[in-house]
Amino acid sequence: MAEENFFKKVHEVAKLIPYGKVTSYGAIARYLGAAGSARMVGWAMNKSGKDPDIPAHRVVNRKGLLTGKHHFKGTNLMQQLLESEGVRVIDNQIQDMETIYWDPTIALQKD
DNA sequence: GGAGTGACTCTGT
DNA sequence: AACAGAGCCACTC
Repeated sequence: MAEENFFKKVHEVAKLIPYGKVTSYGAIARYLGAAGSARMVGWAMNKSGKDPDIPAHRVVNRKGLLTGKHHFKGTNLMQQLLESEGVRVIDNQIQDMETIYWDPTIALQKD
């Protein structure tokens, strides 16, 4: 059966995040119809560790802060990955967050 | 089956 | 405007 778990959907959306772009947990959660489960999104990303295809480093909180960087293998691996994509990150916080912000609700909006 | 946890977000003061 | 507290839902023990 198709695992339509919430956690699975998060992975799909995360994979849809374009290069050099970032989004927030709430944006993904809301896109999935679980706006109140923003925490679950981040938690689902934790499981995404089994799926390297999921750019969890492109997912940050509403403030553009790399809250989940502590969960990465390296200490500042998440920041390095973002910077590697052209994202300006200082002190675990994205600078041009508004510019590189990618909202699935808008980008993946259905017609 | 109940209680606890969590990479968040919003609202109120 | 900044800080504090509650809410939220899905998953694990």
